[in-house]
Amino acid sequence: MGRSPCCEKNGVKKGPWTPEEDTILIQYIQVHGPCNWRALPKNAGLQRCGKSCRLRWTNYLRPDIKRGRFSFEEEETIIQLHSVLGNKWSAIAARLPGRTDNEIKNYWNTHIRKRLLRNGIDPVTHAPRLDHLDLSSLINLPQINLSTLLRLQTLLNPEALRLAASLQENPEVLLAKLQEHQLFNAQLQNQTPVFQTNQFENNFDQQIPLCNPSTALPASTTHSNQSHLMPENMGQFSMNSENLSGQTFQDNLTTAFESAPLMENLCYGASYQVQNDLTENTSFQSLNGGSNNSHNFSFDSVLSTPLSSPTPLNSSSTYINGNTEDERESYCSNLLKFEIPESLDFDDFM
DNA sequence: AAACAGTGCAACCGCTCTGAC
DNA sequence: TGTCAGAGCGGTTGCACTGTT
Repeated sequence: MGRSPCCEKNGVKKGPWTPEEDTILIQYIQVHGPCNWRALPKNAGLQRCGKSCRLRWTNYLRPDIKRGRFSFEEEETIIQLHSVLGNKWSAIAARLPGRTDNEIKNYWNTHIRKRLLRNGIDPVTHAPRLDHLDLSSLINLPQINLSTLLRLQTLLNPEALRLAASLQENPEVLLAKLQEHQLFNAQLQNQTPVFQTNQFENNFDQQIPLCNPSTALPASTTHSNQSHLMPENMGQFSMNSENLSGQTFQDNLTTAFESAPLMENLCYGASYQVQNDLTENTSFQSLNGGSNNSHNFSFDSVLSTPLSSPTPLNSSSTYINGNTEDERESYCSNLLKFEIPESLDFDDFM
């Protein structure tokens, strides 16, 4: 037969623990230690099952339990650990002294998860959710043709992916840029030869190893220890002839956007230099021709700037460890929002 | 002021996994 | 190898509290 239940159901009290029960449990454990939970209720004179006693002790009565709301540092730690460990609440709790797995799980489900969702971050993958940036509809727009899309593929650079993800907040900017760029493209086509497929492929394969996170970034691109956050499925992007099919590209692009790990981790001082030399040695030369136009922008400032109140590009975000939910919400909302600095030239990415 | 809805959290349930015996 | 206890997990429930109408 199956295993016996952890306790007899009859005569076992359920529901909130009374102070008297807590006292009995604490006193018993102080004498005998937290062991043999099944026998504990009987020996201690509690009308509870062993599992209930264990949970009550581990989640509430343990002397090293830290009560009270989570600090910002704890919240930050939870988010970061969750991005690595997933729902391993006990593993997360092991790195947060005084916090229990149940407490962290509850806090995640009632606060952090909702906050991430509100800010367009998938709480499971920690990637931005671009649901409301419907790329398929964008791609189907009559003013965007395949030529434009092929140029868009330069966005498959991980840095550019992040940039593109940020456009979820401001898709009309992308559209305007695409339209603007298409006009330029029409002029350009009269001056530059059309790429052969293999030439196109070789140039990408050899000079823009965009798809492999470990090689995607040129030496001139600083990437403050965030490369491990790249999604594995970015590796799906290889510039072969199949990708020249609009539909395939559309699928890949959508996948890339959905999987781009624009994690909140990027907010913590990750400073990015996206330089034109990423593309200047390729067949897709920077359209403005500037090879030294290094755009230094900090995601710290970019991500922390509310859309409603643009701030200077390099304004640093300061966080005041607010005690109120509003303050924390305010910070985290800003933390998870993205803004394209006005000075950021899209042409460098297209 | 009362009714109602929303929220947060402690606690529980059912299940799986692991290690000891 | 099978059984058992402990631990861990995801999901859920119940209740108190708070905000809104």
